[in-house]
Amino acid sequence: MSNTDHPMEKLVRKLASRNVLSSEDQNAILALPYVTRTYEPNSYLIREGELAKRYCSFVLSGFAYRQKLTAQGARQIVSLHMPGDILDLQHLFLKLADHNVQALTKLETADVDRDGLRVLATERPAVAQAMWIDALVDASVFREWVMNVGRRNARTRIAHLLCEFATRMKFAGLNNGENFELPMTQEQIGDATGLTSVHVNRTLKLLAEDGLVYRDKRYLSFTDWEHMRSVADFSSLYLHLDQAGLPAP
Amino acid sequence: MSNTDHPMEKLVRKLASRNVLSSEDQNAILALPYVTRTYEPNSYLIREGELAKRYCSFVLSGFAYRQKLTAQGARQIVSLHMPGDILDLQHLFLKLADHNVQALTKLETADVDRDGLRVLATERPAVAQAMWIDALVDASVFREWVMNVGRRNARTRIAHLLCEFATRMKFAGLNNGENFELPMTQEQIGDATGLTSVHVNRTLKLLAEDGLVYRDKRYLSFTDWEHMRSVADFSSLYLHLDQAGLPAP
DNA sequence: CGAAAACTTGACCCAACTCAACGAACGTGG
DNA sequence: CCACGTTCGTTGAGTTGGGTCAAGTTTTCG
Repeated sequence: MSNTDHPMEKLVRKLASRNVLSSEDQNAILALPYVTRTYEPNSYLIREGELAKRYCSFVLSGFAYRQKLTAQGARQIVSLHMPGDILDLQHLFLKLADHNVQALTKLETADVDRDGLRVLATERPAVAQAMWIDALVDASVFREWVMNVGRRNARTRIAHLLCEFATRMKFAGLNNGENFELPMTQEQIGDATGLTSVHVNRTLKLLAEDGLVYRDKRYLSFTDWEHMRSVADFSSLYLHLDQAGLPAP
Repeated sequence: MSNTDHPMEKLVRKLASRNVLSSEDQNAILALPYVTRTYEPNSYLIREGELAKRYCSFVLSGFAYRQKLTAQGARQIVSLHMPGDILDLQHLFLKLADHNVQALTKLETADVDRDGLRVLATERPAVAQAMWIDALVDASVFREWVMNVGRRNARTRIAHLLCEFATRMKFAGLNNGENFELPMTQEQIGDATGLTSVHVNRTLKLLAEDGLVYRDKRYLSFTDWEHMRSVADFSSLYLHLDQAGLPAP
């Protein structure tokens, strides 16, 4: 995936991975007006309780995350997002935002008018279905995360987070699936897994000592994917990566 | 909500609570063919890994839950469902089921053909939007559950589960919001909150000793809703209950 | 280069888990 | 409708995974 692509070509590729699209469908997406925006690390794209945005953001470069806060101020990251992800489909038809969306790194988005997307959805059922599927896959990831923080120990939880990230990055064409930078502080990894940064530190150290990952700063390499997968209790089924590929049921 | 209603009238009411529907929209829903099915407690409606069903189930009576299992066999309940809930919108466009759906009590559903629903969605954008919103609200609940199991202690977690259940039951017209039966074993409450049944037992006892709830078998009464809400860190924002009511943004 | 942020490690603690025993409630068949 | 097996709920005793607190050390970045 080259960086010189037209932003909407990337969006076409994303939606085409969710549902088969005709060339008319694809052209309709390419014709969508958009503006690009950039965000600094930690800046907010959406705040809980606000009216949902009038536009829908598509990630061109950088990383973002969804997050909620308890009354006592504890933070729970509920999902991670990377180039090629659509951020606001979760709020496309909702009036108030129920969570926060924050830039993890420097972030570049292409923002498409929400009403324009809604019209497109009405006129092009296949595109609507692709967007709908994308939102359903997000929901599937949320369910997996409920299980991850609810029923797995620290070692498995963190390993699972790493496997999910690596798998999604590979699918998005952003790495080879085994060597990658995880652009998160250990505190953020803790916020994503329901742990403290201290325990994340100790657990990452153990994973490295056990020879499952090689670590250098935030760069990670899996030494044995299958072993890692097994420690992480990871199966990519919930990511629905082959959604558009399978024959219709 | 009377029990003598036509099942599709209940579905109309549900969808109309998600988006404003014209009388033509409503009539189109009423005209949907369906069959009713009943399930015994603990029976499976959907199994992880299976092809998604060709129909979409709408709960007429009884309760159900979504659930995932870790490789070690630990169960995590990821959502609860009650009369008026639509169960399969999460899989409407997905090819493989990524989680299990099980009857909690004796359950009665009205099953609508999935392709019929898809056609309806194509022809009636307002209905499509209502269904889409319903799926988005489910996703919002998943996010809240990630935070619940990830960042709250046992007392708050369980109180939050009770508040959510009471609020949704009240909104569905099934109780007054403060006195209700929670048709779950303590083990199931544990599976929903990421705790063991022993600790659920102790924590429920503490909530009762502190005068927050009165308990008799599985019947619960809140003695002070506002106090309970505060202990539970509960805000109904994430349930998007007023979605159809608010003025358009 | 200096300050702030992120990472690391040790010592100690506690919320929740495990194991185990028993009592209460339920449902099922005779 | 009662006996009885099974599931569910309750409680105690002891354990532990992960948290807390605190003090460095390293990295990042202006």
